[in-house]
Amino acid sequence: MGECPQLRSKAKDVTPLIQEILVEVAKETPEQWQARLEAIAPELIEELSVKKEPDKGLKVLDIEVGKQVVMRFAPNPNGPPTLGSTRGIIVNSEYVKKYGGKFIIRFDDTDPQTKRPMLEAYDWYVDDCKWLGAKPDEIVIASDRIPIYYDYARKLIEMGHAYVCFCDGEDFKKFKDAKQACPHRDVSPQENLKYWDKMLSGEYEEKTAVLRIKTDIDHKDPALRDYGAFRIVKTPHPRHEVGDKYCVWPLLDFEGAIEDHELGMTHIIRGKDLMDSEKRQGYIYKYLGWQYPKTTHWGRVKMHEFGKFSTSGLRKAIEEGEYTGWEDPRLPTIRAIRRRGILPEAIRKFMIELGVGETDISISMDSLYAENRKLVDPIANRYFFVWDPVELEITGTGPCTISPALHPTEDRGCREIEVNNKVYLCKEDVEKLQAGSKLRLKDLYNVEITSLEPLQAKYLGDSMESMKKEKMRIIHWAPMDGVPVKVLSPDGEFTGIAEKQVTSELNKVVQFERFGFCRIDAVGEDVVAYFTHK
RNA sequence: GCUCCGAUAGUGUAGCACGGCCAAUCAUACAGGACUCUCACUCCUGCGACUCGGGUUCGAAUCCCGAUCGGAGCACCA
Repeated sequence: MGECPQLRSKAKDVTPLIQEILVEVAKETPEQWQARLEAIAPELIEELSVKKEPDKGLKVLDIEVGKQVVMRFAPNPNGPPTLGSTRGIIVNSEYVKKYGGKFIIRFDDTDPQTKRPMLEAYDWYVDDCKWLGAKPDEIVIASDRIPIYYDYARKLIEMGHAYVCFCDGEDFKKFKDAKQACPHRDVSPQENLKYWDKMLSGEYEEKTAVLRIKTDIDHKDPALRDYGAFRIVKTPHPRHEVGDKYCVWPLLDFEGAIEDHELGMTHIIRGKDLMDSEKRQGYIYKYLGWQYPKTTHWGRVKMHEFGKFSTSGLRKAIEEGEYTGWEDPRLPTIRAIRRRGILPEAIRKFMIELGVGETDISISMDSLYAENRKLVDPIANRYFFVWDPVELEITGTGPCTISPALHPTEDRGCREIEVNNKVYLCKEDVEKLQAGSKLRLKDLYNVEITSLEPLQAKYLGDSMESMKKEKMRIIHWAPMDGVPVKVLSPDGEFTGIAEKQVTSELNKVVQFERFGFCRIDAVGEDVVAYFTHK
């Protein structure tokens, strides 16, 4: 019926026929159905066994033929990029890659005061973009382009679409809520130009004047009534190239509106919180005769593991010493994630898998870890690391050297461990032992515990068979010549002893058996490792 | 208060523009099993969802109305 719409009018006639047939079919067994189906339509059976594979990845973009796709990621560099930023970086850049367009990073750093840019963050953003495989084709800094915004402001004033408003914030809100024009709205363009020039020359104090874009003052949505485009800020900008050059700064809706057009943006993908921006900026586009880029929005993202975090909140916590810095493994900054050994490809996949739904979501790092684990597992060498170490003395055997494989399935060679008559065990494992417990020290030999205080055991032989037969627990251990290791993880610090060969794994991700993956971050007096994930 | 979005398994996600092929996809989590000298990896199996109520229709996850819940905007923040 889907294929032949003209049959739809007969739908009612079909129902009783189907009923009849169903009664017939119900009399037979599933085996008979199978046989019958094979006889009349074998291709349907095949179809049943074929798994449906819906196309993965991002939805297709609505593109105009013959037009190069231009997209952007537009952060305010008032803190380091976080996992949240990666969504903007990856989704936008991925589309650009897919359609062979241009990817721009634009720093919306037009607030020298409340969201004051952080100088180091500019480089961090660019650097992290590159690391994520999203090297920007162009870098734009809004604070370098203030004169452009001034030009358009002047143009809009001349056209009578913008005015300098001297209302106090609260007064204006009253007018706005009552759908009433404030006294400054109907001043002539000539007069407004005079006021605008005075604003620019610094004659007015902060908060005494603001340039507004005229929209519909009686629009049913209060969010769209005459919004601010420029305000006076006398705090110098942190960038020395800019400093105190300007005392009039554009607000986001204005700056973004102008730039998206100036830079030739074809598509914008951004947070749902900026949905109204499109409507507000639409007025500017209408006045200037521009075409608004195509927009897509995504909902709010919360991460189970990190809860609410704001740049300013984090900065405060770092200053107070709660965190060691922006790279503290407990933080969701890209710098921290990198340091922990999460690979960019894992983040890309994770973000693309998320898609761009408008639903607000609350996700867990588990999926990201699972993605990363698959990438890291084949390339991570295995080592023993014993946390909360307890010494075990072993009698009944002499010194030996063993050479376990660096990887259980990949051919990555071996490491060497020397054992005399003592090894370290995890306190956690020791607590489960009793005198008489038999266990397998992985890759070494079998022992039987003879005493708990002090912890002693006797050698029971190397046999794998007897270990299997007696169902001994296999635990890992560390040699006495191991190196002290400090593991920094989101759940706190672990200290212990690892095989000394880990010192050759600087900057690499290894797996500490029965503990998890870690990135070896520093090799000095002791080894510092960042916990990646289980 | 006004306005605008959204709602599919524990968590994400596909399907919704154009209603039948949906007994609803995939991933992850969880449970069981196989493999393994790691609690890792891999492989099998299982688990589990269309927010609710009306309407349109022969037929609704899909269209319409309402309710509920969640989020956002109404800044001289981005």
